[in-house]
Amino acid sequence: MKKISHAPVESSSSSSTQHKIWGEEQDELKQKLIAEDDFPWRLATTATSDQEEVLKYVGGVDLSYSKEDPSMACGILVVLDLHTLQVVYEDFSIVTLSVPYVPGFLAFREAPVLLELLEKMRTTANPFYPQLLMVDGNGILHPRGFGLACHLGTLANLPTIGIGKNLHHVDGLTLSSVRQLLKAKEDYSENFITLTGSSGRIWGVAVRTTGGSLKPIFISIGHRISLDTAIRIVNMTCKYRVPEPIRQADIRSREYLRKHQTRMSK
DNA sequence: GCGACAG
DNA sequence: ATCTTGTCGC
Repeated sequence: MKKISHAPVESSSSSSTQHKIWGEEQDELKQKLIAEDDFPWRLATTATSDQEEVLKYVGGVDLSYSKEDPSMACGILVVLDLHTLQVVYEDFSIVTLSVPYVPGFLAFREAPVLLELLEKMRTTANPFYPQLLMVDGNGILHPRGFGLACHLGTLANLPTIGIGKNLHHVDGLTLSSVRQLLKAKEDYSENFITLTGSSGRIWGVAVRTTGGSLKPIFISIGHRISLDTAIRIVNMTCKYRVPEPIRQADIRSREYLRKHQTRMSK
């Protein structure tokens, strides 16, 4: 029988309705966003002249997904010593996700697992609790200016930096224009460009962190940090294209997921 | 209509 | 995100 819909029937399960609710939640949280340096520590670039708190523990978060079961994932939190770039803490969680991936709403899928890993550290007063978090995903470089890094930062009340490995096309930004600008800057031995949208807003920067890779990464602020500071910290943590906290989170979450699956198949 | 759309 | 080994080069 043909459905005659004069009135919305399944409004609670309509995806457009869900997206609207999610968007409102993002706008709500956005009011708490702090887009400038707001932390108790400093960078240890100058001489260690006092007993001031120095940035030492930098966290990285990521999720890896199973190919055979797309709802199964491994969320991970790693913490690195900024000076040695060695992992000093790691924890992971194998989860079954019910929320789908929708561009622009990544946080609603990934944030809960990651927040739980952070909360576990905080409530046990773990000495390695990160002073800053690097997130595999964007910060304000996002359709509503509130990506996963902002979402996590505001909810965990932590300074966060968003690291995108692909460009989210926003405000007229395109990969070809980014490439063009990066190429032009090569002559001046610059390796990054500011991402200024058609509106004039600055969304972040595109950086070629390694000479070897032509593919840039996209840095945007998450919470309680300025873009300048974010760039400096990313530069301090890059041994390869992707900053080490993100890279380690990526490698290790994939590894734990693989081990988990082989263990289950026996 | 067409292309774009973080992970 | 995921499918995927070796291989070319610094």
